Amino acid sequence: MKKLVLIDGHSILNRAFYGVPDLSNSAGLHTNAIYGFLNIMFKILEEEKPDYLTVAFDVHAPTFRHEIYKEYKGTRKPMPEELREQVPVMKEVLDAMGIKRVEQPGLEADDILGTLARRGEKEGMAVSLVSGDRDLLQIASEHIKIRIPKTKGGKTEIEDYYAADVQAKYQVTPLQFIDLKALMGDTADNIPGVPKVGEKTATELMVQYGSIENIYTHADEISKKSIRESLLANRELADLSKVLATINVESPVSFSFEEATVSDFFTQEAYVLFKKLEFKNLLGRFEKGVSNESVTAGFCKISGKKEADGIFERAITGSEEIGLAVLKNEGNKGELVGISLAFADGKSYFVPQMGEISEEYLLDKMAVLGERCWVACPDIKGTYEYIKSNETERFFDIILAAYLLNPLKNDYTVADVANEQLNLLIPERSQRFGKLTFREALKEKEAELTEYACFLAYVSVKAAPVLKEKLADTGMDKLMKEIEMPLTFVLYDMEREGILVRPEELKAYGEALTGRIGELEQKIYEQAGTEFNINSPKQLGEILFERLKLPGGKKTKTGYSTAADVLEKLAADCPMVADVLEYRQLAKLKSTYADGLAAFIDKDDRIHTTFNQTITATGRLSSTDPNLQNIPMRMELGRKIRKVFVPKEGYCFTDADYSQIELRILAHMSGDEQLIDAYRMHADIHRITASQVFHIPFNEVTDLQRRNAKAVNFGIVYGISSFGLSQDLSITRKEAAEYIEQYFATYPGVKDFLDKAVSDAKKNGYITTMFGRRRPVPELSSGNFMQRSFGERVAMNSPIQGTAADIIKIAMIKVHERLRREKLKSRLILQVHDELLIETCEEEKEQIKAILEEEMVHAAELSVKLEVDLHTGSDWYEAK
DNA sequence: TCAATCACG
DNA sequence: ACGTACGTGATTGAT
Repeated sequence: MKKLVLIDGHSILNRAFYGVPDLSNSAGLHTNAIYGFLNIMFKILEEEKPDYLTVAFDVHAPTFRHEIYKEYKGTRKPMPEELREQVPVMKEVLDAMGIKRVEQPGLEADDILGTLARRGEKEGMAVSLVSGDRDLLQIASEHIKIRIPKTKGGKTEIEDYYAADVQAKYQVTPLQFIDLKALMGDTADNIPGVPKVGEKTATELMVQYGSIENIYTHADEISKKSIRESLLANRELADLSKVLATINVESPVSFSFEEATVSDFFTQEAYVLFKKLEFKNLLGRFEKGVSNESVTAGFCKISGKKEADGIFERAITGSEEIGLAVLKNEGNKGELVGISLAFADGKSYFVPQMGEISEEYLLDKMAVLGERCWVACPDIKGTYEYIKSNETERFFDIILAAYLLNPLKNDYTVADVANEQLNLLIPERSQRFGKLTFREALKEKEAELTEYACFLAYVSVKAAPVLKEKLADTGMDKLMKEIEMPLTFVLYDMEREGILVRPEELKAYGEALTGRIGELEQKIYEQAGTEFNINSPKQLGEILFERLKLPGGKKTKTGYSTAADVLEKLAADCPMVADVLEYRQLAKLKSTYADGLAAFIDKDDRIHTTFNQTITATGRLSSTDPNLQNIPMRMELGRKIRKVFVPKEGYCFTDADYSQIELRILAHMSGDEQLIDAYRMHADIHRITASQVFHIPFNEVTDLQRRNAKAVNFGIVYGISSFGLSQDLSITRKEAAEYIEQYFATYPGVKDFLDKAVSDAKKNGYITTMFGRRRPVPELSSGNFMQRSFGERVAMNSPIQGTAADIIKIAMIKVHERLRREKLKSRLILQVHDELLIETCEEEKEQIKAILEEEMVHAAELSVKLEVDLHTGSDWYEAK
C-alpha cells in the first residue's frame, strides 16, 4: 500500500512558531518556525517513510467562501511579522529539498488537503494529514489519519485521529464534527451574531440529533430556554457557519501524485540553505557529505620527503600568502598529526606526519614558514606552538576575522567561513569523522582526512583576501591588524605562562569547607524534618513552599524560585533558609573553586587557562578550563581562595585595575561637560554624582545618597531602565524613574549620547566602539516589546563595554611589548576585563609598576584621564 | 541538553 | 500591557 503524507503548511509553521523559542539567528533573521516545521516534518517522515509528500499553503485570493459570505476573512488569525517573514523562506527551503508545494488561488489549504486526501484514499493509499488545526478532523476516515503535532518544550508529540478516534474523543463522526464546530461558533468567529453554545452543550445536541438541520427540526424540544432562543434567533447564520466550515473535498486542484514522489531531500541546495539559516542540528542529516570536485581536484596528499621539500620551497621562496592548517590530536598539548598548505592558485597539500615525514621535519619547516611567510590560517593562537614569530603583520586568522565581522555567532568553523565567504560547501569535522581523533582518521579514513585537511588550508588562503576586504569595508581593518592579531601572541604567552597555585593549601581550603557543609546539611535536614537534596531547586522549593508553607509564589518556568534574592527575604523569619543560603555559598566554593580548580593544576603546579577571543558580543575576552575571570572577590570567605594563587620564587604579584573605566568612557564618548568636569575633580565619583544629581554640597552627601548615585551610574552603563534600577535599590519604579530623570537633567550630554546610540543602531543595524568594533543589534527591529527593549539596552551598553575591552587589549599588547623589548623576566599572566595581573620579578618591581601605569593610562587618550589602581603582594589576595 | 543558580567585571 | 538591568562560565539536577 502506497503512503501519502500531506502537510498543512501555514498551520504547522504557526504551531512551530509558538512552540519553539524565537531567537533570531546571527544575521538577524527569525527562523524558529522553519526550524520547528522541519523537526516535525522529519519526525513524521521517519515514522511514515511515505511514497508521496506534499505541503499545501493558502494564497491571498478570494475563495468560494468569499462568494458565499463577502465579509469572510478566512479562519486564520493575522500573523506576527516575525512569522510572516519566515513563510517565503520556508517555501524556499521546501523547494531546495525538492518537496512539492501546492498552492492555488481560490483554494484554501484545507480544501487542497481535503481533496488530495480523498483522491489518495480513492487510489488505495494510506493517507496522513498533518495539521495543527482540528478543523481537518472532518476529513478523517478509515484510511485517512489526521496527525496533530504538539511542540512542548522542544519535544514534539503527535496526536493521531482516524475516524474511530474522532468518534471516541468527541462522540461524533468526522462529518458531524463540522456541525459540532459550527455550533460552537469555532470556525467562523468573524460572523457577527452567529449562535454559539459551549462544547458540552454542542456535543449533547449532536449526540442526540446528529446534525444542525435535525437540531433545528427539533428545536422546540430543547429544554434550556437561553440556548433554544439563541439558536432560533439566527438560523441562517448557523447554516452559513456550517457551509463555511465544510471543507470542499472536490476542489479543482491541479496535482498529480507523480510530482510529489519522495526523493532525496538532502540536496546541495538544501545544505547551503540550512547552513545560512544556521540549522546546525539538521545538518547531520546530510550524511553522505558534500564535495566540490573542481576544488578538490587541486588537493593532494604528500608522503615523500622530496615532494614535501618542493612544496615548502615554493611557499618559502614565493612572496604570495599561503594557507596553513595544523592538525593536532585533541587538546593544546596534542601530538602533531600533520599539516596542510595551500596556495592562491588553488593547490592544496596535506602532509601527514608518517613514514619519511617525521615530526622534527614538520616542526622544522613550520618554523621557517613562521619566520618568512605570509600565512593565513584558522585559529592562529593554536599554531604558535609551531610557527611563532615576532612579525605579527604577516599572519592572518580567518576565524578571528569572521568573528569581528559577526560577533554574535556561537561558534566559528572553517566550514562556516567557506560557506559564507566563498559559497563553498565543505564538510564539518564532526560530520565526517564523528569523534575520531585526527590520528585515528588518518588510519581509518585517509582519503577523507586528506580532503578535509586540504580544505582547511584552501579555505584559509582563499577566504583571507575576501575577509580582509570586508574588514576594510566595515572599518575594522585597523582593529584586526593593530589589536586582535597582535593580541593573539599576548594571549598565547599568557596561557603558556599560567599561574602558580599551592595545591596543598587549596586542598586544605576545600577540606575546611567540607566540615562546615556537613554541619549545615544536618541542621537543614533537622529543621526540614526530612533528608533531601539541598542542591536541587525543585526539592528545596517543595520543602520551603509546600512543606513549610513559606510565602513565595512561582517565579520560574518550572516551579518555585529559590534564588538568593528570594531566600534572603525569607531568611529573617526562618533560620533554616539562612542555613540554606550559607550552604549554597559554601557548596559553590567547594565544587567550582576548591575541587574545580584543583582538577586543572598541571604538573608544574600551574593552572593554564584558555583565553577565548571569539566568544563575546562586545569584544571582551572570556576564560575557560578553568575560568580564571570569576574567582571570588566580593565575599571575604570566597576571596580567601585568592591566597592560593601565588607568584613563583623570587617574584611578587602586581595587580593593576582601571578605575571606573566604563564611566570614564561614557564621559568621553558622550562629551558631557558636567561629567567630564566631575572626573577632573579627582574625587569619589559616586559622591560627586550624588552631589550634582541631588543638588547637595559634596561634603553633605549621605552614604545612602552615594549608594543610590552609584547604582544609577551602573544602571546608565547597563542601558538604564526604571524597573532594573528599582529592583537594584528596592525602591518603587516611580522613584527610580525620578532618579533617572534627575540624572539626565544633570548630564544632558549622556542622555543625548544614549539616545543617539539607540537611533544609530536602529538606522544601521549595528553599533560601534571607539575603535570601530561592531556589534549587530537585530533585536531592535523585533516586533516584540521585550526583545526590542533588550536591543535598546544593548545599543546603550555595547559601545561602552566594547570600548573598555578595546582599551585594555591595547594596554595588554603594549605592556607585553615593553616586557619583551626591555628583556624583563616579569610576565603578564591574567586579564580580568579591567584588571591585569603580572608575575613580577622582585628586582623589576618598580619598573613594572611604571610600565603598567604608563601603558594602561595611555592606551587611549580620552577627554577624561584613565586612572589605574596598583597593588603588589605575595599572593593574589594581597595584590588586590 | 536544558534550566537554575551563582561566581566575576 | 508587555517584564528587564550589560557581559561571561561552571556546576548541579532533571529530562
